[in-house]
Amino acid sequence: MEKKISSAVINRLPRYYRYLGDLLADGVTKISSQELSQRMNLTASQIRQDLNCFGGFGQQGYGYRVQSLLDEIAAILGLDRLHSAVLIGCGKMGAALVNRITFEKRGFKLIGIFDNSPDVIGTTVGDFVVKDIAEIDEFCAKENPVAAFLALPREVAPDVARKLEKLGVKGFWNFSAGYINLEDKNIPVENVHLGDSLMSLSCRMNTAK
Amino acid sequence: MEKKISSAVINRLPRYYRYLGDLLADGVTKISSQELSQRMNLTASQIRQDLNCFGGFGQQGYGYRVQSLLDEIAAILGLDRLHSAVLIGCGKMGAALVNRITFEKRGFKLIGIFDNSPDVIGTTVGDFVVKDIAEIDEFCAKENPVAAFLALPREVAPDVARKLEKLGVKGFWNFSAGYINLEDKNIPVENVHLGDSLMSLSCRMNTAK
DNA sequence: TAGATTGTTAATCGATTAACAATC
DNA sequence: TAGATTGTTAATCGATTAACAATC
Repeated sequence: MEKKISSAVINRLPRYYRYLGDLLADGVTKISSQELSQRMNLTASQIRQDLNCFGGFGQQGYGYRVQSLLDEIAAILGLDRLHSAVLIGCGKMGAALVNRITFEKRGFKLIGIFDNSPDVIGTTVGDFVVKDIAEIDEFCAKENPVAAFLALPREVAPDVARKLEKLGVKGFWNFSAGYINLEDKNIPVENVHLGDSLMSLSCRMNTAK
Repeated sequence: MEKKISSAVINRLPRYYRYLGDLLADGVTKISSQELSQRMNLTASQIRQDLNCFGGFGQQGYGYRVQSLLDEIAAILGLDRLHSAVLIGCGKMGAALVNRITFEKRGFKLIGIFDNSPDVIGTTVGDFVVKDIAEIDEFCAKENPVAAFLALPREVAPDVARKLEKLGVKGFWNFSAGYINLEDKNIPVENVHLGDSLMSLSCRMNTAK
């Protein structure tokens, strides 16, 4: 079963998860790949291919049970456990993330917030008092966070990431424009390049007919 | 020249732009696809293919002039003009965007901020006083924004987007988890699904060896 | 001119779609 | 059983990589 799952598939899983959750909330208990494909604007074939990367979740002649498919996808996404995480950098963007994202519903548990600015250290953000980044070594040694969310200036992000890697962090959510380059190439880095995204939009607006 | 440019290419352009900007800042005036490919972790072939979607910007036997290539890409990205834009929804996330993104460097000029909450309307965010969303029709009739940034709750985003489409908006940057479904399928919508991105990270962390 | 490197065509690879046998 | 719909194999499509002739 060791065939690698492509990024294309992994990036579609959260969308399946969202649609299935909505269906369940609407009281739908059963769905065929055909019906789901129409709602999601995909082909039925693609849905079946995607799901079969992980196992046969459907029932021939019937379709898929929404609840059990939702549970399966949640497990694949790792939402059935919580990855402990620290937020590094708590400017406007970091604080907005803490306020807007329900980490627990996405597979993570925030356990600490760090910054280097005296203006921010000691302030309360969400349920946390922002700690001094100087305390990060000690904190990691004790709490062992497995993930880090980086909302830092571009210049410092790569170095901070390297440092956290050495401290045992196994996954990064990166909001800085910088390119994170770790020792271990297997550690996942999920980039959210807002500036790039905005430029892509600009490009599409120019070329749209 | 009417062959369509693929999304894969468009999404790489901002990255080229960033790297070339860095090179220029470092005083590098000339670069070959080979050198650039090593820095960017791509193949030289892909770089040449990508650039040749838009024209022959290089010089055989020499390479690419960094400044002129940068200018060409800026033009393709539409950074040589400014798309007027409104921000709809100015909670923590909206305010963070205004503070963090230099829109002018990404091809946009923010011309107004709107919200529906009495707590926010009238407050100052960046250089703007947040307006009541009730004024949006009048505002659009007068100012004709071509783009909208949506930092709204999921439930209302699709309806707001439809309304803005009718008011003449030609591009959307969407931060809500909702799926924006417009009348005109040619209007670009750039989604920033933070929750999805986080779940993808969770998934990769579980499957990483 | 000789060397280098592009622009572009051809080959490969991977992802999506179509088809259909298996089976509920 | 007959009908429906999956799981899976085969066909197609598109994107990436390799190769090389054009040319600076």
